[in-house]
Amino acid sequence: MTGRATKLEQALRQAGVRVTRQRAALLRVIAAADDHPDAAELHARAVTAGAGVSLATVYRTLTTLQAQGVIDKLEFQGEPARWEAADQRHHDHMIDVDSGEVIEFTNDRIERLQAEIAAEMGYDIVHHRLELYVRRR
Amino acid sequence: MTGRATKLEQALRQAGVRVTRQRAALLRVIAAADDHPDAAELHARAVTAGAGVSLATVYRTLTTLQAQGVIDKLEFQGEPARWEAADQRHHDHMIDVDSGEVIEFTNDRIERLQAEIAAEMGYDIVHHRLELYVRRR
DNA sequence: CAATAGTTGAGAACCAGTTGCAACTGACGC
DNA sequence: GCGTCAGTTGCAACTGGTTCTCAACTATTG
Repeated sequence: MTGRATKLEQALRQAGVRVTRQRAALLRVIAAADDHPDAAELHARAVTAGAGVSLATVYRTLTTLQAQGVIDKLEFQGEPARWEAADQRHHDHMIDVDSGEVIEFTNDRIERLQAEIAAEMGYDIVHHRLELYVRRR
Repeated sequence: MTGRATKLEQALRQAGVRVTRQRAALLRVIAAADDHPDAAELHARAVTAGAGVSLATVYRTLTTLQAQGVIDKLEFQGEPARWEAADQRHHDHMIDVDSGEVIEFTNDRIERLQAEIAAEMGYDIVHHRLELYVRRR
């Protein structure tokens, strides 16, 4: 765990991003999260974990980490933005409208179709967003 | 033009929605728009067209019309919500990241795939959102 | 260890959108 | 046509999430 964290921190340093106490704490919180917390939740977890961090810094750090490609920002309908570690491979999201639960999934055929559609119209895809708002059968 | 508008207004009235001067004006502005304006823009257009409407009423009316299924709300990344008339059949959106232009498209295969994926995991799709952020080749 | 450019905390500001309330007005019935 | 009254409006105050300002601090490099 320390190994991985240090590696990532090293990479950030090399990219010119200072690894402050606050940022290290947030990196740990994000690595430990297996859900999709918003900024307020990440702040609460960091504080609970004993790190003195302000909410403003949480927002700034999330923006910084996103710019570094370390985390992804998820903006579902109406809710505050949520965040997830970016170390996995690309996936889309299903949101259970009753429970609010977020389920990740991948489907290569959909990915290919999207690229085809864009190509047909003379475009390249920069990124995309696919969200299925679903209800359990 | 008056024919169509009156028809829609009649339907709204029957649904218990009062067709006030402000709402009629917004319906006209929305029907005339071939782009995807946000609330502030719709307000500006209504005012320019000579209708006295407040921004608060624009927001309230948009919510009402959405509830009636007359218009759809589009929430792209970070920007304020945009709106479009709902009288066409379902479609998704491509957003040109350079120009901000919004292009509509439909693809039945993608629709089917989405339903399949949800079904495989034991869910039914309530609604979905697919946005391709693209760049011209 | 000193220098310094990047980072932080606190609170104010911001922005899109919502709401409370008193004044108003469509739609229905007569 | 006209009164009735629940639904609607405008304004200004408010909200919630997020960003900014600025003085004090601190991680990094030489």
